[in-house]
Amino acid sequence: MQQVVAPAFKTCSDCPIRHRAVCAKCDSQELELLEDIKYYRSFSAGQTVMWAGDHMDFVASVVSGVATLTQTMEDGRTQMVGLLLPSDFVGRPGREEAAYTVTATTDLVMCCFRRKPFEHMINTTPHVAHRLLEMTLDELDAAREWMLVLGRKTAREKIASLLSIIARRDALLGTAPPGKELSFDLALTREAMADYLGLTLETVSRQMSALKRDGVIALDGKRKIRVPDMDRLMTEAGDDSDGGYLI
Amino acid sequence: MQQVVAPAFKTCSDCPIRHRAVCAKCDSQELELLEDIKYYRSFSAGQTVMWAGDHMDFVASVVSGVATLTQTMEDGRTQMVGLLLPSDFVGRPGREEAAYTVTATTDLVMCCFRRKPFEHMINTTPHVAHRLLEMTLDELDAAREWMLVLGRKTAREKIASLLSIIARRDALLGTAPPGKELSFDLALTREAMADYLGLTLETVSRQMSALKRDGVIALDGKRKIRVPDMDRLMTEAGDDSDGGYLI
DNA sequence: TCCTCTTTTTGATCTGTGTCAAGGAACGAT
DNA sequence: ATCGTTCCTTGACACAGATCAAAAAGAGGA
Repeated sequence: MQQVVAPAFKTCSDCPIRHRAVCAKCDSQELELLEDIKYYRSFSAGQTVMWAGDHMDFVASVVSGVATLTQTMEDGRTQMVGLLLPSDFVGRPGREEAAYTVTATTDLVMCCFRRKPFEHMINTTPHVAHRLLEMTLDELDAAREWMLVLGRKTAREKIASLLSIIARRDALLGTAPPGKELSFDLALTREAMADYLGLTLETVSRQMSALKRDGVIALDGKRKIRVPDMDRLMTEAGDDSDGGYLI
Repeated sequence: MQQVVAPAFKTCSDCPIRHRAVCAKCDSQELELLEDIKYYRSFSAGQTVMWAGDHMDFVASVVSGVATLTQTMEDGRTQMVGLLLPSDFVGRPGREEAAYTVTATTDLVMCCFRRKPFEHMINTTPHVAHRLLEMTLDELDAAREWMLVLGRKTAREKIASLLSIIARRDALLGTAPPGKELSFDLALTREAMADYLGLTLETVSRQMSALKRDGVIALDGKRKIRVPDMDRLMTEAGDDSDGGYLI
């Protein structure tokens, strides 16, 4: 158990995209390569960015806002498989069709790169390919941590895990003020939280109330969360690690 | 729903490693690079290849046998986060410490590459880095499919999902004879299956019995599985996709 | 072959989370 | 303000899967 750590990754100073390799503003050489293939798209809260199976002629990076990657079964059961926060990357070289449905849960701005030239670039610029590999490996670690949450944690631990992931991530990105007491905006509905954690929205609501009653969190309105003691929250999450792999 | 498909990936003819980039026997140029940094290690069933946190000076590819990647909480709750079948890759460039515990569930042979020269190679050989990215993206897709299983499927569907993953994988690798009727060796104990699916071993046993009683599978001994109708199994798994993302 | 150890199966009971249902709070539109 | 809509909370009850327990089935080894 330890304090929220300093960013371990390279942050770009004037844009919110974490990895310089896919950020057009950071490196002059890459700037030239990327400047003419990128463009911005905005979405409003609740809007679907793309449906699973859609043709997708770009890859993208989240500039601001929150989006979710979800998978849905024929009978409607839904599982979130990715949570896209600012600096996260979506899409993959070599895939024309989106594998997951992407939904904006807040107003969202994405920086898109046309796929063909992007693929050409990663094939010719080892540096960029290497960054992309690093990012993908980080995502894989996050997915595996998430599997432990889904498979073995109780409802209460699941909620605490999700809150501590978002809290830590916000702290890293500087969205939340530093210090022992953390405050952040939970940009997810109860239903989205349920889809993240493999629960029902009623169970999410009950456990949020329980954590509030027990003083682990405080709610300002519905979505604004205050965490008086981050260590306490992480203990509730059943998390002995420092969460280094969770983005 | 569709028949078991032909391999979509490039298979190396004279070695079991799927991706040529990490196979020393397939490409003369890479042969020279890899031949002097690789060595083989064998493990017997039940042996732990490495513990989470161990120093790891190699990356490796499974030649034969089955291994598992597991994560364990302080109180002993265990979740499998990766299933390593022949041709799968383990380890990542840039990480000195193993993030997960690797256990051989059968006799196991791994082809190891010393990490430092391997890292050097992926930094200087774009082709290899590109392959590694592809493999990692496939693993990420598999992890996300798995998240749907863990979060939203019933015990019966979970079992059917696991069986159909292994059946399809065996069919692809040619371990199992082709055709509508599939037969394969389930190289996992009930406990390992439970750790994969976020269940208890008793529930796994009960659902295996139920699937057998209902004629979805037949058991020759404890571990040998026969699947009379693969489509039926996939329906039981609640799986509408062709499973293309599951390795 | 018998014995021991591990793995698997099956039974009885308990419990955490899902399901169904109703009401409350927040927020924008008229 | 008042309505309508969406999101959230709380309650009562049901049930899938966990837990506890014991017996059965294999798999070596002497």
